[in-house]
Amino acid sequence: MNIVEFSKILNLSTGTVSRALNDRAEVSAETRKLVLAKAKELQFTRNANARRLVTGKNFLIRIACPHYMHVLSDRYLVELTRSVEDAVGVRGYDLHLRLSTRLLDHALSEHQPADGLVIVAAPETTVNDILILTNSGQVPAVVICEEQPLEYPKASYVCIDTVSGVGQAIRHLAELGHRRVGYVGSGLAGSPLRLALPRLMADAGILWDPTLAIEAGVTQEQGFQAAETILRHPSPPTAIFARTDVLAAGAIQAAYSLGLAVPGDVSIIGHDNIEVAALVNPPLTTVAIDIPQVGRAATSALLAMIENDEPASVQRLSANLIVRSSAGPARNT
Amino acid sequence: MNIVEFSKILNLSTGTVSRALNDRAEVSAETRKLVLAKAKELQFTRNANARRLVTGKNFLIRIACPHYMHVLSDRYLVELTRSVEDAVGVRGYDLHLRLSTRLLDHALSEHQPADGLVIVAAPETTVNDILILTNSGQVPAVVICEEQPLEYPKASYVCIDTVSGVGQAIRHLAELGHRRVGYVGSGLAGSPLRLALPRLMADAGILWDPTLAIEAGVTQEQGFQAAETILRHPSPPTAIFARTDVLAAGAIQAAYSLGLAVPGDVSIIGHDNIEVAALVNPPLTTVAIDIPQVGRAATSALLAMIENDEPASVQRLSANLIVRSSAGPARNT
DNA sequence: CTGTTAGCGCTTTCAC
DNA sequence: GTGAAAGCGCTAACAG
Repeated sequence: MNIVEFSKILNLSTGTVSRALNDRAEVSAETRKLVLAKAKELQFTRNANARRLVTGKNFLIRIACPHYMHVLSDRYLVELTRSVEDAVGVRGYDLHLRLSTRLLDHALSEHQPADGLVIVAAPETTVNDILILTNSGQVPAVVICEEQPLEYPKASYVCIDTVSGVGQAIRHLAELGHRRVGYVGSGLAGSPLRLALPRLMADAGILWDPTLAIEAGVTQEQGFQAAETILRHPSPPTAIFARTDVLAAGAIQAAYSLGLAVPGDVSIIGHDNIEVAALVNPPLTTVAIDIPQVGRAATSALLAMIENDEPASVQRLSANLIVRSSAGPARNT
Repeated sequence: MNIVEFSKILNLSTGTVSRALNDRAEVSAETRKLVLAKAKELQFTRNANARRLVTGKNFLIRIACPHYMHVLSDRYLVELTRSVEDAVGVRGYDLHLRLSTRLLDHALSEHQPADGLVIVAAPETTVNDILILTNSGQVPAVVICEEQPLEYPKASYVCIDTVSGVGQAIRHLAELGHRRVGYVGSGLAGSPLRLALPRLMADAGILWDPTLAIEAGVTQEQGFQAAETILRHPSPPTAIFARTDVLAAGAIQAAYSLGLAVPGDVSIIGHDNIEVAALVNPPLTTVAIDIPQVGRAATSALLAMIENDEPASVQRLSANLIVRSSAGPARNT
């Protein structure tokens, strides 16, 4: 059934019905009620393509992840997608996930254009990638990234403030009485977080000892070896902060292999809250992003640009500490 | 620019241009070449919504995962989505991932309808869910499921044959000389795989001892305890097959805690090939699905139904053994 | 092989 | 507040 047949049943013109369905002010309250009731009763839904054609709107948001394999984790991506889907859904938009890395192919093809774009950036995502995805800035975009916006001011940003999240972890350790804390990094010596670490520790009253910090890598095995080295230090720390949960899992094994109890002898805190974090023994205290919050923030920024022509904005969201049981009071020395 | 302006530039009618763009036979080879070249040069792309309106096609496949939280893992979902996206992309379709569990809301709303549906079923997905998703069978669908098709013959199925994958694992153990093999299950005593296990072992010349089989659950801790019990059996097995990699990881820890080497004293094989499978120490030999293959199979079945009106089909895809290093030769007894 | 034209189903002026 | 009618950009008959 299309809108003209439906209008005939109601003895109304298509114009009036259309206005009622679009919740326009010019239509009388009772007509609107009638139309809505009948539409539900007869299960009448408008043809989406005709609406899109005539309005020039697509009612479609795309979430693109050009380097999805380097994004925190699949869980992150799936949960983020789901939260954005829910958030845009209540505003009448569909959400279309695009994983493909063949950016250019798609940008030039005749796929359905989107009204807005959520770009999940990885460390290697560049301004050029954004330019391609947005068709040179034609489509409003919000970029989800770590720490700092990229050099592309036309987009909105939701920045994940890992520094302050890690600050919470460091303070948590300080409150538990730790004064010497080791660090197992993921190999990014120049990252903002890595740079901020000495200050974070100092602010919490913890000694920053560079010989207690190792840039390990990404695997559990690398975490194991780095932690082993740190724990064999002549003056070992009572706690270790690891840049990722995988590294933290390796660090826990290293402690065990040296006959140390966790958290009895050494406390360990991870980062990311990946699925295994809760499966590890003991369950990992870790720093995590509130993913649904990120999704909501991105959605509201994007829809503000699309529907209200608001300018690009920058939001900062903090990661937060999730306390489980891998960190406890410092052992007395 | 729209097709009439574009046609004027070429001094052709919109009809001819449209035919050329749609790769119709009635247009001359050189005209087609000219049109295509000019379109690329001027970056002309047709309005997708107008095409959709007039053709009645949506050029859209939806992949729905009504119980996504109970599906094997996020990696599975993301990789599957990506492989389907690539496969339908070359045929001119967009792919729309729908995670939302609010099935009915969406089915009745005015979101863009899809030409076909890929349904990723979880154990709790019912025929009724499929009915809702397909709008009572209005839209062609392919269901990806374990072992057996559901009682809904209008859909095509891609069934993951875990039984034969596990058969490979059992045979692998047999070839390594194992004659007594324990089993750590995930709590589904009546599953097809569980039912087939005694036969699988017998066929491989391995003794099936029910006292060596425990339905553990889903956590690593449960895997630990089940494996501990099995390994303390008065006549312990030389190998253990665990229903999931998480259970297998627990089993490895149990072996270590009893002072047993893996695979020196006991071999362990998992199932699923989740990310941590390769991170575990030793890296886990496991039974895995070739996800891109599943995606391609689902896509070809679906597009055959949509474009060639082919009847619903049922495909079975086997899981396969991935040999790493957690299984080795049986210890001599 | 190419041109002409009537819609696809909806929204939105413009009258009333 | 409602009705009539003109398109949105494209495809697919139908002529030629």
